[in-house]
Amino acid sequence: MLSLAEENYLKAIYHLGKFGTISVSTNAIADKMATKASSVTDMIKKLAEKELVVYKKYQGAKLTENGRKLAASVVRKHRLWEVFLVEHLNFSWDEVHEVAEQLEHIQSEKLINQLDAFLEFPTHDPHGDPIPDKNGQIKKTDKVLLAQVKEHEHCMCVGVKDSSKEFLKYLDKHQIALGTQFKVLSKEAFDESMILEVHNKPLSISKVVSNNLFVKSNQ
Amino acid sequence: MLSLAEENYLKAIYHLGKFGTISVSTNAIADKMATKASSVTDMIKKLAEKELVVYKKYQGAKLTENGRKLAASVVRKHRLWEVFLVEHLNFSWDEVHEVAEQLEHIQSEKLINQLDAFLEFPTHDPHGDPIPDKNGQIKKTDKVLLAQVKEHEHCMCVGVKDSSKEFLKYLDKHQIALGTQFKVLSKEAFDESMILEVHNKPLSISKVVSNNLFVKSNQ
DNA sequence: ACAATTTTTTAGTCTTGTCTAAATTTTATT
DNA sequence: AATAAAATTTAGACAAGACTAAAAAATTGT
Ligand SMILES: [Mn+2]
Ligand SMILES: [Mn+2]
Ligand SMILES: [Mn+2]
Ligand SMILES: [Mn+2]
Repeated sequence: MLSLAEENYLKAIYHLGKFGTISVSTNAIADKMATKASSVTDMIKKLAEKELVVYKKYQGAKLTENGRKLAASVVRKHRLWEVFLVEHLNFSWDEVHEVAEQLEHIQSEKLINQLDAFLEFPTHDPHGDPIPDKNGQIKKTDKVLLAQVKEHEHCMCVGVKDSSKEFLKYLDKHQIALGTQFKVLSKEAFDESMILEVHNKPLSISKVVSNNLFVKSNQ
Repeated sequence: MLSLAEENYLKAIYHLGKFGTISVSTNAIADKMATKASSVTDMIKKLAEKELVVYKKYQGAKLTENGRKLAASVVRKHRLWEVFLVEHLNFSWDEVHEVAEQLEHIQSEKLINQLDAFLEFPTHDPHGDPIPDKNGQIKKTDKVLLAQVKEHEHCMCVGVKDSSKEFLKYLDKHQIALGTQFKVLSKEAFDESMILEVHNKPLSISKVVSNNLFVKSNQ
């Protein structure tokens, strides 16, 4: 049984280390968790003791298979709860994260399996992020950043890279949601801004935006 | 913002002190929370500091109006989650308590209000206990212990006093649930056992059972 | 290769919530 | 009223998780 703090550290290492495949530096973890490097060192040692991470002094931490599974289970819970909040409790996609941060720590196998069934086994959360299965596996999709799409091509919004409140509200304002269709009308070489056709109207977006929207090319 | 521990203490004092109306002894709290009296003393002092309880040395603690409201809000969340688990996630009434103990600490006004609406504003939890409203008010019902019912009278099961897994499973085994109709066929003076008519069949129950079932008389 | 800078660890402290053992106060009994 | 018993508080310690300041190791720049 893990403490709330331990679960949060595992999750941070999971996200920073590409699902636990690469080693993550103390400072990177401290940054992500808004804590201090010294606190991270302490915690990594405890996690290493429990064989959830491999830790070598000055070399950062990498998840073990066991650590990876536990982290994925926390992410699974987080994303399933986000789906619940949006689909059934009238939350918008910019409101769910804080609450899911709390709900992801509820301990009950039955709860999460029944929730999964109640939601009809969703594969993605409200931000387009994949939901790990019971074994902690995610099937990776072929999404690409909008910034990569060439002029005159059509694509569909399938996710956000930045899921901050601010960005999500910006998208709402421009009526961009998961499933929205884009056509790249033109790209400006100077500042890498783009003009899209969205809902039959032109929309100019900056590189910052196109770099934070995932899309799927229409064939 | 209260810590999880503080919320649990408030809840214990609320339940032991008749919704915060009477003072509760240190030992009683320690017992209910499976902790030690010295720990309780420490915590009561902190709660008194925050003006959530009134504390006089050697005289126990009583909730303030503010403490009562906060405790009721925790109880409200606990019971709403229990309804959700039973009505939508296929939990049985003996499985919900442990999970609700965790869920009751999730902090989000919107979450609990939306959950309330999603559940269509239930007034009672799966054990027949009343759900406090947003202001922490509960409307008390005129339920009575089955042990009090006279011979030949009819009544309906509306709640349990003991909501332990063991008792709830005993009731399941005998097909007794909220809403089940009883007729008191006879009462044995010797051991105060009772013979009921339930689902058109006679059932003999001990005083322990009749003392833990709440019923409403049929007029 | 060596100095300067950055990253990471260590040492020591703090807060929260818990515990045991001892002291104190209250309550019950004679 | 005095004493015994029970309840409560105090004192001191501990574990988890955080922090600051200082030391040590790794990295970077010349
Ligand atoms: Mn999230
Ligand atoms: Mn998400
Ligand atoms: Mn309960
Ligand atoms: Mn209940």
